[in-house]
Amino acid sequence: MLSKKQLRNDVEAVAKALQKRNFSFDIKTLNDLENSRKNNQVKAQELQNLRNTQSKAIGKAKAAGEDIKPLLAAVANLGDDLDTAKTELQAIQSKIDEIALSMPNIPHDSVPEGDSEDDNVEVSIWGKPKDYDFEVKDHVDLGELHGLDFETAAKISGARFSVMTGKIARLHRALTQFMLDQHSEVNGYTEAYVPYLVNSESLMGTGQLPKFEADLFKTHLHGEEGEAKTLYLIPTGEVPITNMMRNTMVNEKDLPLKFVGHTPSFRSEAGAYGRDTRGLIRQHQFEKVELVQVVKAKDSYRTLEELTNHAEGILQALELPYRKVNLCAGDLGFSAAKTYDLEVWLPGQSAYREISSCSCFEDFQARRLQLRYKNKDTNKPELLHTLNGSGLAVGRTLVAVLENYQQADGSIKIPSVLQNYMGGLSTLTQ
RNA sequence: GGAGGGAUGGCAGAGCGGCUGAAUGCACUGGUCUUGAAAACCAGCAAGGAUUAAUCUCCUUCCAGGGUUCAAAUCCCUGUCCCUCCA
Repeated sequence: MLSKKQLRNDVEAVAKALQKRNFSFDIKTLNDLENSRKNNQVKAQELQNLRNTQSKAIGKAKAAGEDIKPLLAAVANLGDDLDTAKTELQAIQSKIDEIALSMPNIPHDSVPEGDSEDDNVEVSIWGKPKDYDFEVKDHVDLGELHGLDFETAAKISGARFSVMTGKIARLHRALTQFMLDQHSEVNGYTEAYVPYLVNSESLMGTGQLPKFEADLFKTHLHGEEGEAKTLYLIPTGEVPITNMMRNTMVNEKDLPLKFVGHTPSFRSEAGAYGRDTRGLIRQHQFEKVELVQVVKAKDSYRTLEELTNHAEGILQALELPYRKVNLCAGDLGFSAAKTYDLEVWLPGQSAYREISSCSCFEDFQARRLQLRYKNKDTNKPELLHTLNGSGLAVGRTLVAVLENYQQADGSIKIPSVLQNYMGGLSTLTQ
């Protein structure tokens, strides 16, 4: 959420900044609401003040043993007037809140202009796609040879699910373990195990709600429809991990906070019909190792580079060619101020595909989360900045390993950093 | 499944329907003292919002949501979470 102060004092600038990401809103409506909010709030507060003073006077008179009847009569209608004023004010406030909550974050200056992923800007390239002296297969054909099974998954659950059996399941797990170890032991993150079902407040905190409910899987306890009994399957580990810090005043000496967690992610993929229907690329359920950092405002963009490097480190250790792109404003996620995508080379598609998304949210999430620390210099609480990134999406990493490490006979060489996690195995054979 | 107890500032922890935005301790900040530090002593110190050039002033907030009352941290109801006991 953007700051209300900013919306109040600087709507024009906000509107202009959001235009960069093709988001527009009605400035006049907001200004009108803002004006009536102001009038109503002043009115309501005056009435409250009146009531407070009168009530105190009654208390004093009573203590002094005076007759309070005339005083009581004087406040007789106050309650109703106050209720009316309050109700009006609340109605206006919630309209303003609704608008404010639906507004995306303002893109950072370094975010390129553009409407779609075609306008993303390549920042760097690492590694070189291999030349294969045979016809390469994609991960679905390769996976089939090694125990990746979409038909059985379809029987159990439906489309966009997968089953893995045998060594390929272990390879999938090996990737997860390697990533967790790397981030917790080398990069200094604290490992976190978190719930996979979360309440609506948490999704509000990271920005998935109220706007993107359609993307989520929703559960009702005992079939109840009541809001309090609703839990959602997490669309990313970002949600529970970041929300660990919701409503907290962090000790300055504990900053930066760095967490890594391995969770499944569940996405309805509403609106993605027909896209990436083949294979593991776009699933309702997939594993991800997620990095989250909470830092002081002045550190956040330096941290974005660092966190992205941590994700890149996994790709480099696995010797997978990739490129790093700076997302253009039109392709930026709702809560992000700036995002780097890492795209891994997939020989089966002859294309770079997203495997990690690393974002800086500035104080956009922190404001909703009420995540702050006390600044010693000013002695005032200040919002912190949040960042996260996949380090990496495990399913897609498996895809990349299968396709990049394939051999003519369909066997898969195991990247050397994973061999220990595979009981010393160096090749996946049928 | 049943019966109780609890949730208060960064933390711990008092709190009588009006004098309580809240005692006290810790932490923190400033000062005195000291070569310096520690200790001791003195002072300050919740958040959010309205208004203001700023000060001032005002409003809201004691888990959440309702209710009673002229007036609620305090009384009543519902919910959430924590704890204890019984089965």
